[in-house]
Amino acid sequence: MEAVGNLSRKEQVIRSAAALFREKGYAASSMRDLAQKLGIEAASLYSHIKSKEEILQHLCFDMAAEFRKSLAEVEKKEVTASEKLRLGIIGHIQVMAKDLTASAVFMNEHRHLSQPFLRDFLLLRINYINRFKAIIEEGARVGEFKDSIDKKLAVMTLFSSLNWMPMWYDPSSKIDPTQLGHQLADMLVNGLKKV
Amino acid sequence: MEAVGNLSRKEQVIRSAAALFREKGYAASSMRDLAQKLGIEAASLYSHIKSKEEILQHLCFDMAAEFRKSLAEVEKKEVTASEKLRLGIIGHIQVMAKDLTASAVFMNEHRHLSQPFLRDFLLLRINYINRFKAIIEEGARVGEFKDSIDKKLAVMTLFSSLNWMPMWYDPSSKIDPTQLGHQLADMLVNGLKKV
DNA sequence: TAATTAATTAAATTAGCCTTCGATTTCGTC
DNA sequence: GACGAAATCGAAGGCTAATTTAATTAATTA
Repeated sequence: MEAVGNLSRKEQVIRSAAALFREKGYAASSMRDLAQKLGIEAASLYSHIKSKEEILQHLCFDMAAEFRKSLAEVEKKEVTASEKLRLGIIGHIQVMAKDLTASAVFMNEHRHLSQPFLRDFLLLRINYINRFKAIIEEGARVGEFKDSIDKKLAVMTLFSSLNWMPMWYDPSSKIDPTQLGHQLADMLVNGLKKV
Repeated sequence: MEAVGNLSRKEQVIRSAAALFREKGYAASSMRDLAQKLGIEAASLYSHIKSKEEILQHLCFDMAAEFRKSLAEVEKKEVTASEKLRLGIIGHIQVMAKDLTASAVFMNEHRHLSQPFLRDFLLLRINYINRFKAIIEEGARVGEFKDSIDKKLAVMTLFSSLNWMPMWYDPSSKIDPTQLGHQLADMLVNGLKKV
């Protein structure tokens, strides 16, 4: 079987694992559970992946790459800080919406990465967060955003809101991911209160 | 040794477990790890607690009770919806700030409860969320809040922001929990944008 | 068809898990 | 100092975990 088929089976393993990890958590998910989902024996998994953790690494770092790509696109644009923040939020939501399962694992299970992967992952994350923080700080400097709100609190509140989306968003609902991104951006930037 | 001493030792076990569960997750935390933290053998733990899960039950349901108590106080007050929401947010933050470790476990590890505890826990949570949702809906009805934002999205964004606080808040920082609650309420109700 | 490669498996390895049990130590009180 | 209760321990039971190995089956290619 050629490389494509190999990848395809490996992808199946990783996608099934994502669903399992999301449901039960990484540590509580066994390779037997995973094998059963695919209708094979646990030992067979090791023809496709090197270890349980390799699966987690794939899920975490592939998502991280998507987020970075999305943010880099936004940073290129020459728009106001408010608009940049809006676009960043919408991009983040769209990346997550493309794979809600992997997003949930990315967010909740990355801590089970071993070193040095965990360190690398956290460095990527802090970099990503800081680039959003820079947008907020820029907005505050030019007077678009309030200066009264602590910047760390602002960016952490933002990420909390974004990152929990996979926990409650129903992709079959009336509101599509782009609308969701718009509404989220509206709520976080303009608030709940009527003007 | 009298009951007080017994409780005290049990509390030690539960508090150590909370720190462990927070750090490594429930499933990845072993009773040996926990015993080692306390300087005893794993078998000795069972003089104080019935099982590993009993510890998790304590942590989850004790926190849940605190949240309910706080919200019930707020609901009694006769104030505008905005104000009620503000008070609810501040109360929620204050309850979490009293025990950030237990809060983190409450939020991230409750899914490892077995039945029927998991079901009971989720019922408590959905009830709590719905009572906040009712405040937001009331605010929208009387024209204090925008009607354009989806109510489920609003309340979930709110809870995401609140519930992730234990992940990043540094209790030794300049900003104290009450200030934090005020700023969070301000950001969520009024938004980031300068008026 | 024969040769090669991929996919799967059963069995074994090694290690860890939670929990129980009986015996022992610690400790406050008489 | 002796007694009884609480706390702790060592050892073991019973299970489940991830992974490796060697053998087998299926699929592809030449």
